[in-house]
Amino acid sequence: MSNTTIKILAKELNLSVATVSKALRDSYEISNETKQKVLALAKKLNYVPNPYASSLRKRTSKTIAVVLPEVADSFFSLAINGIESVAQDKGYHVLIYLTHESFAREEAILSEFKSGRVDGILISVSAETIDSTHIKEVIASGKPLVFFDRICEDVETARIITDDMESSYTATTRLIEKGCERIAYLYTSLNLSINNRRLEGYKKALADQGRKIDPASIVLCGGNPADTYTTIKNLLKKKNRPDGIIACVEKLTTPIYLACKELDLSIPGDIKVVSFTNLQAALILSPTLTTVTQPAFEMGKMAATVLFKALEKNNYNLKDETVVIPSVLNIRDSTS
Amino acid sequence: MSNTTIKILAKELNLSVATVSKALRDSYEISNETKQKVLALAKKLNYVPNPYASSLRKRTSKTIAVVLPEVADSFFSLAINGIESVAQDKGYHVLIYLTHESFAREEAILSEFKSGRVDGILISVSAETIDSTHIKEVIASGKPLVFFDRICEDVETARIITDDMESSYTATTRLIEKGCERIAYLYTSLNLSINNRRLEGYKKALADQGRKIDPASIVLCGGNPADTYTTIKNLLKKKNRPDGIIACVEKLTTPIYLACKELDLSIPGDIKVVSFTNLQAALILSPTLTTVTQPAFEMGKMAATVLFKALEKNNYNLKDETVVIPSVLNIRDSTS
DNA sequence: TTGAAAGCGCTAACAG
DNA sequence: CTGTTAGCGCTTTCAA
Repeated sequence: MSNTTIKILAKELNLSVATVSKALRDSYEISNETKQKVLALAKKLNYVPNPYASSLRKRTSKTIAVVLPEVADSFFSLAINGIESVAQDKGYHVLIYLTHESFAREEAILSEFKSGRVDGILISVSAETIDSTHIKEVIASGKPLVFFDRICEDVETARIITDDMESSYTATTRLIEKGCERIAYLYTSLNLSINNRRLEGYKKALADQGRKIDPASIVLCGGNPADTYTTIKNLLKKKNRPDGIIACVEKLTTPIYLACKELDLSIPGDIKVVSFTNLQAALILSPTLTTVTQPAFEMGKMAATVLFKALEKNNYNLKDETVVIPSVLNIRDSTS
Repeated sequence: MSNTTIKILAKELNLSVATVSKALRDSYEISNETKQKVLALAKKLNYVPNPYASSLRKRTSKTIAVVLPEVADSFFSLAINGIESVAQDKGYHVLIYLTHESFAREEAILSEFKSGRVDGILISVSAETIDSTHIKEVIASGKPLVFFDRICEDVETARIITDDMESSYTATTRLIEKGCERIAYLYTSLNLSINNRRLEGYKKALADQGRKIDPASIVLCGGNPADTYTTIKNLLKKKNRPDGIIACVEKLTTPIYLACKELDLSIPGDIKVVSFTNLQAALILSPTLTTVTQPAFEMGKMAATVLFKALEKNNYNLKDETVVIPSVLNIRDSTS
């Protein structure tokens, strides 16, 4: 019940704690014979080192923090897998924190990182995050931090992102080519740089095709799921309803399909749809859904990899590291 | 850069570290005046306590571990949300570990918990987990552990589960009532108690309706996604193909729909489908999918709640705590 | 109301 | 090759 410590091993073997400690870490200073004895007893007594004692002493925790808005989105689920795969590989532990898109929570969470709890941070900021001093403070306290997906543009540190602007541009262009005249852009928040970049891509595609941009086509679908649904339905009920939709967030997909069904609008006949999502189910929707698929797993993996570079090399400079991993447009029937 | 410590505060204020420590924790022993001074300076110098120092001293870490097979499944994503919501509430930190369904990994992960890294463990075991000594050892080392969803039947500790048997029974019965003659049960592993219980429910429903159970109808869809798809397609190509399917795992949904499409089998005309899944997209599949939806968020939340009861009350007895939260059968068009 | 001292379990000089 | 010593930053008696 009470855990074995180095001290106990030392006493049992008539050795000093220093010797035992070194033996356990296979130090060259220790004779093979003693190493054997120590290891044997350690095994027998089920010795497991106390990580916090060694953290305290070595001033490194072998753990990283992952801060996410939420996890009920295929993007973040996949990203966690990517992150965890490299952390496990490196023998690191992963603390997970959800902000639920709340700035206050994000601040509270980050402020704890100035202590020694974690060696580094991976973060995708909340939709409310306008100010970034909490992030700058953590960085100033000496902790490496890397952004993935949702970044703060005014913080100079590594960013692992995807080509939001370009993929949105491509998606919009596709709709135009397919004959859409009134393309709506649905979003949930404009605080996020990624949403803005997607919006930019949308606008640029329209401009490049000589279309003019109708502000009424750029619609905010905020609030709870019911509100979102209502907003979409109202949009589609309008006389001048859109004949094309870009949904810049995964969770808009279901309400869009439902609203079309309810209003008896056929996809892609009456209206064509593209969605930013990683859901595998896109393949079996009816019609199958054209998606912009983000490299979620790869982004998570890359973010962790870059963070570990900073953790492993002293004074590794994260400031100018920006990695862009392209998204892919999967063309399916919803835009035929 | 170098972090403020209690020692620094003490020196600055000409107080002892003991006094500062107490002041910071608002001890009744300390005068209001000094408290004010300490707090003010702490704020000014951006003092953040080192959690590991206090963990070491207090022999409690204020962190729990969550061990999951994977996170790319709507069930686990939602469960994490539930867990995290109560952990955050209680001021606890959450370490996340993925076993990727590997027993060896699960063993390695659990073995670390015998140290002081975490105060308690929440686990959903891997599909490979037959032996449970690694779990018993952790419990024997004095750490409270609670299972959720995927349990080990031979380990006596709290379990948060759903009514797998009953919901499977109901789903199967539904298919029978709808006229299915040959109902296939698709699974991915029989090591898991939950899959077994679902299978039981299936068998019992058949038996209760006077049907006999055809072993060839109980089919393993293991391996990689491509294999799974092939297995399903082959099943549906058989002369005596099933006219009803129970998919006991979320990830089987997509290949089933795809195979039906490929083989030009109509759902529900030629074949009716029920799937165990929490995907919201079930609503917009075509046809909409009848699902057994597990109370994922609630299960995570309950698991954490029960764990915290054990953490807060000494000698709280987890042995006999079993909570069953019912799943719900959402009847939709795939079984019309 | 404050402080001195001991120690949580481990590591890292430095001696021997 | 092994041991002594000193502490990482914090909490907790116990004494003042």
